[in-house]
Amino acid sequence: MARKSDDSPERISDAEHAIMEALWDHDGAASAQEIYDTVGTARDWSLATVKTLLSRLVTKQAIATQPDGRRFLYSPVIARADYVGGESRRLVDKLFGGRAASLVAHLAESEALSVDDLTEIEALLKELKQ
Amino acid sequence: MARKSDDSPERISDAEHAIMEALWDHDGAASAQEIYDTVGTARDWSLATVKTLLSRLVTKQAIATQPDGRRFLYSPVIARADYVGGESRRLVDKLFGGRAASLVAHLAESEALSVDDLTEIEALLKELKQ
DNA sequence: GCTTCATGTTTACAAACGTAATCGTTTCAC
DNA sequence: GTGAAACGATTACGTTTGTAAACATGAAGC
Repeated sequence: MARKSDDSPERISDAEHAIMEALWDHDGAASAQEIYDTVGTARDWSLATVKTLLSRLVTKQAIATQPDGRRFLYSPVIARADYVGGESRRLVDKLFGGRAASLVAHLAESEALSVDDLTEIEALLKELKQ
Repeated sequence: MARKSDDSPERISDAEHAIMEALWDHDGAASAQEIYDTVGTARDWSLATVKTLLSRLVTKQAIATQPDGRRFLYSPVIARADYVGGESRRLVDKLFGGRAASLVAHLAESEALSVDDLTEIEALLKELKQ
């Protein structure tokens, strides 16, 4: 049976990402209006803009729609953890030759990590290795 | 005395970033041809494309030119460490609410880090904290 | 001196993005 | 049943990006 072109996980733009965050945040499917009420007003976008972004996300298959009366409810298709993982990997590949440890080293050296952070991470690592 | 618009550190695109990497890699200033010889051929870009990207980077003030006979030599204005730091911060802000430790936690939990990585990071942290 | 090659500059053009206005249709309040 | 409101769909339009071709100019060989 032939694979049906569901390949490349289309890239999500910054503006689109803001919409995704709202959807991930929202418990269950949300209407365009609801999304507008949170992200739209916060970022000072018009309702029309929010709708455009939702459409593009549907096209990119990042979110799905389910009819609700004469409107749609939107919900994320991809999990936030997956998205975050993908983006993190992209960065690591692009800037650190794929070595995540290099990223951590950089964050630490550039004092992007506080002493508290370091302690927290140490504890985390210990737990993960145990 | 009025500040003279050297503000926002213009965003560098993916293609432009490849050029930057070549420049950072290159010891000292490089000519367009030299950049083409490395990145261009590797990414299968025409010399014209490389020149366009170099021009855009000059406009964005990410690189500087110095005349060398009837041509230019290009060199990075921004240090790689700064760029890397900025991009890393952007990601952390966008996806982890600004908490770098969360990024590390995510990498660890999503097994983006091998046991060796974990060990390496642990050693690194110990050193940084001491 | 004329041709050719190297090099920067200008122009091109499609796709993606940010940001929306307009259109067509349905529904709800009168 | 008529007009306004709510929605999704379509169209719009400027900017950025990827990818380059065309152009202008100066140097170098013959």
